[in-house]
Amino acid sequence: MTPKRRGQAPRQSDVARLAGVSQSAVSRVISGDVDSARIPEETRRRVLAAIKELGYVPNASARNLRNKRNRLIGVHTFEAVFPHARDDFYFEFLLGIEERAEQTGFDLVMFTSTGAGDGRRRVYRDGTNRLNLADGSVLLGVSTDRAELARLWADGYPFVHIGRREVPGAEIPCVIPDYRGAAIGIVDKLAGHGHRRFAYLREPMEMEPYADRRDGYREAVERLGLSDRSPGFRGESGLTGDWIDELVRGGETAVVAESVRLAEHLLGGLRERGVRVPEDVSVAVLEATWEGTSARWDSLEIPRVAIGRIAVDRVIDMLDHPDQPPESLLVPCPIVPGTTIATARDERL
Amino acid sequence: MTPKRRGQAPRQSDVARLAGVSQSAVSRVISGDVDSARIPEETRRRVLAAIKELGYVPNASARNLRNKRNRLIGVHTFEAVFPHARDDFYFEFLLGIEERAEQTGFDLVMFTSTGAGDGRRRVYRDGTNRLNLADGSVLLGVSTDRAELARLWADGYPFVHIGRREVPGAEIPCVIPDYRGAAIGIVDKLAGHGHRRFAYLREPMEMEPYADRRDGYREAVERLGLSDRSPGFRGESGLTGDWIDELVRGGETAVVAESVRLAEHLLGGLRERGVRVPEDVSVAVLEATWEGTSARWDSLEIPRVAIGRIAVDRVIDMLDHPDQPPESLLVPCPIVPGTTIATARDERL
DNA sequence: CGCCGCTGCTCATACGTATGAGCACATCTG
DNA sequence: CAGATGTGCTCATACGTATGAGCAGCGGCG
Repeated sequence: MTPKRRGQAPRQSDVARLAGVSQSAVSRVISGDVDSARIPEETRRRVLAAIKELGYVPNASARNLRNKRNRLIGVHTFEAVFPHARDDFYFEFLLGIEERAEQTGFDLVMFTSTGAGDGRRRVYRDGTNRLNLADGSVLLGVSTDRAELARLWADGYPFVHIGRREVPGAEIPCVIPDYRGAAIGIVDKLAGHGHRRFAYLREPMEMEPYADRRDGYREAVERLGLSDRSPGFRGESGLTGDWIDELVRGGETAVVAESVRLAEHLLGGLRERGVRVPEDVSVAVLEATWEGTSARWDSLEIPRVAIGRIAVDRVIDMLDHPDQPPESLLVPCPIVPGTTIATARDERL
Repeated sequence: MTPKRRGQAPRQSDVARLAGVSQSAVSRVISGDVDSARIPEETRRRVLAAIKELGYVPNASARNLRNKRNRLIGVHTFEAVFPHARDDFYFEFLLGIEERAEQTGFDLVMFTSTGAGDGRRRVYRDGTNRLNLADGSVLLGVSTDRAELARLWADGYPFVHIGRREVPGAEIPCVIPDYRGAAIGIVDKLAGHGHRRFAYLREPMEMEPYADRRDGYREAVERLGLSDRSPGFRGESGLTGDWIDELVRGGETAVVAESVRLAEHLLGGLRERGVRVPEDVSVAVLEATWEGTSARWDSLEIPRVAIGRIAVDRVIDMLDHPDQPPESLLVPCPIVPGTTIATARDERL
């Protein structure tokens, strides 16, 4: 029996005693700190033997206390993960996050603790930022708490949020699907099919991601010198019978819809009026589609797995370069072909 | 601007300076250590105000270094989780684990780091037990590495494994579906339907969970004084045409199959011979079934969510009582009714 | 008055690690 | 042979927290 302390994990000093060197020599051997270490092979071997004999294992907390590094990346979701892990929403992000964490040798801390018993999760629990256990964190969730984001940012904690979140007075670093770029791409595609007369169908809600889409749409339409008379785009929102009537009367041949919901609704309205998609009017959707919709929409795809990976890279990057101001990152959204875009009617005349 | 250290998180000593007390007083206020604290309300308020002003947040590593507690439970899977998280296997366990962790105020560390690039995950990476960052861990996975389990056990690290794993010379604490009890329950149920002549259909593989089922079956059959002439049970394994012929010839009315695979195979063989299930022969399966099988099997259910929860409780229990020898825990498997058990033929004569 | 016991703190230390500074000795250089 | 350079270590300290020991002041009691 080696003289280990009862029930205690061995420390470097135990190893040191056994190997007949000092604790710091052990530390140097372990760090493999070749340049400044100046430890001869023989000593190194003795130390390694002692480590093996005692079954020494470094203490992560002590290391972290010293280094301020843990090789730990936090994942904070504002709702419980696993109940929803099956939904694509969380699942694919997590897939990418896990994958990249594994590749880069980071472990993942899933922060599950909640302040209240209300199911809403909070970063700060009785004043403690639980996240600070991890070197940096990826946050995601539908019901993000902006006040917490702001505080986190003010504290200088390294994190990224998946999806754009804006908080006045803070510059939240996000990883964001490039809805603006995708909107441009979709307008380009429609223009490539000869369309010149566009309408834009907007959700009645004001949210950051929609603003991006609208910017992209507007930019592409202007750059290409297209006509856009869409009533919705001029301010009134939502989809009414009037909107559709005006569309048909106005002779627009291409509609860009913000969501599948709107597109489906539009499709119904057009059919009732005897207008065919895509023969008479092409429709594209600025949202990721799914199985079981009533048409195979020309639409965009949210590269969730890639976003997860990128988020991890982004956090690691922030750790490596703490001084650089945190910037948000756009991830291109592939445009997926469907069957709702065709060559423009007037082109075919 | 408060005099905080540039870019550094505030510590207790910063709070102390601002509040005009010592660091230890701050610590005592924070711990809310009522009995021995002896901090008057006025001082307490000053300290809390200073905490708020500086945005002080405790340092988890330092705490852990001091306390040897982290309120962190590790989850180690021997394969990547998310690629498979959709399969019921992992998913439901994790659901239970997350749920219980949240309830008990523990966070979860998902250990994702891998030693080699081979996708096999290891607990010990270049000598370091990464798990020791967490207070205790739940391990699970198909391809458990028994050598690592043994080492973990020898190191005295608190953990449980989901599913029985046996390692010579070690007493691995597991949370185990009670296959033995379920087998007994299923035999009881069949006996309750008047069956007296049983056969047992075994998988050709030798694994701990099968041994449990076989024990239970044998025990129930003996206790109830039933007849068991099943060829497979006497040693030969697998399912052959001969086996089925012998079954039919022998006049057994109840078959207990170890897996859905076997049961389905048997069903086919019986149909070919004009034997009806359940009218002529009742069949029960000692495995959890799923959608889309060719019959609604009378079978058992693995209470995965509950097992996840219990595993967390078990780990917490080990933390609270470090001296008690770690014991494995059986979790009852509910028996789910199907349409493959009927009253025994000879009973109906 | 002398002492006890209580209150409201502070002091000092330990937890395990990493690392800059420095020391003793050896070897090489001029 | 003095001095420079290099080697193989050790010493001391800092990281942030928790906690047992202890100290000063005060009220009360005999």
